[in-house]
Amino acid sequence: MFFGENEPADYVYKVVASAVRTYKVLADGRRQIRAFYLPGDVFGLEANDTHTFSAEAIGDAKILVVKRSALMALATRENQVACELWSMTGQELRRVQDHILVLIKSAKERVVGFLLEMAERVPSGNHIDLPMSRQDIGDYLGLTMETVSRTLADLESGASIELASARRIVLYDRGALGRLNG
Amino acid sequence: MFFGENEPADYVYKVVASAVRTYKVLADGRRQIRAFYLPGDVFGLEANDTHTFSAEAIGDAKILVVKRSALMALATRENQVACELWSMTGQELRRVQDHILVLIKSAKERVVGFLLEMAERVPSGNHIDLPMSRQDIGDYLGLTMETVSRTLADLESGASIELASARRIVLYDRGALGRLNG
DNA sequence: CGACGCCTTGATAAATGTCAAACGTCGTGG
DNA sequence: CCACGACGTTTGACATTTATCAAGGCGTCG
Repeated sequence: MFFGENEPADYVYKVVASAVRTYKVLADGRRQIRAFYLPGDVFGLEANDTHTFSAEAIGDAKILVVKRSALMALATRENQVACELWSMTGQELRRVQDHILVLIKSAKERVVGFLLEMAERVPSGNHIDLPMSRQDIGDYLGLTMETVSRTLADLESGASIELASARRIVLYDRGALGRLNG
Repeated sequence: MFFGENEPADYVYKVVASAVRTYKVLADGRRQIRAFYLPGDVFGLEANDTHTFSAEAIGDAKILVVKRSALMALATRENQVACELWSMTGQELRRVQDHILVLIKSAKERVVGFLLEMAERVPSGNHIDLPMSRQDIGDYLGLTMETVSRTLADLESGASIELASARRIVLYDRGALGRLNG
């Protein structure tokens, strides 16, 4: 675990290997996963002084760490850097907005949207190796693990994907998936 | 209507009176309302060059307009301004993250969360005057208008709120509402 | 007064969640 | 090397939640 909700944001992180999830846990134990960060992604950058989410590794991740204060000092001297930071937060904002868009859709659309998002972020031919569990996917999409599993099975029976193994998914028909995505 | 999705972000806006909604419309006609902006709120500020949402007035709104290029020019000269803009985008990010948190909850929790959010943003004693329709609320919460209406009726029968009129809601028991909020 | 828009209410259907059991896979220890 | 156990996943039966479709009510404004 890298940091917890409401802790001071002293560092900024970059994923080198494996993956990281950021999340919140509600009072009754439900967990909402806000984002998955894959190799190359930056996380933990806050415009304000505290983290709004907890972050932890999925598997044994390799991470680069930068002191936030160093970045801030640089930003107050070089406005180029300040604008860059602003732009990164803007990108994060877009990601979250896209995530919201997913959450108002049906279970099938959510799962399809998730697959397409992952496929786009990890371009490795036409298959995806998921680093996260079904429970993680469910908490990300606002669905139960069971619904995720059933929906994947359903997509497989529609010949759009193949579940080579639980964590490896082959995308056969992106056109069909795109149409299912609403 | 102030601007549409994917249009160039040439201006930044501030609500003076009434309210504004930003939204996206999906291919099949479903509408997702991303935010309501109330008097005092700023909207339309983008870190990048295009808007990601459409924006339109609810009722006849009064709005202040600022050229974005002027802001950007200021930001490249005064890093204080750049940091301020970054911070505003950060606040926006938090708002959207809170919105996500609402969307994974049950209908009752969503509506309660919405009421508490509105009550916090428009502090006017213990009642709220909603500028938006039930349909708007539904599109904001990812529910149908009917479910919103039913849930409000349900809350009223639980004596937590009173529907003085369709658009005026009196909050009787914020403690109970807070508990319902999860 | 009447028409129109918005809101509420009801009956029913569809989607998703819950609980429980079976299945697979992988790593460990005999 | 095989058996076992732990854990993640899948599948099934059923309950619950929410959407859909349709009708009726209420308030406002011409």
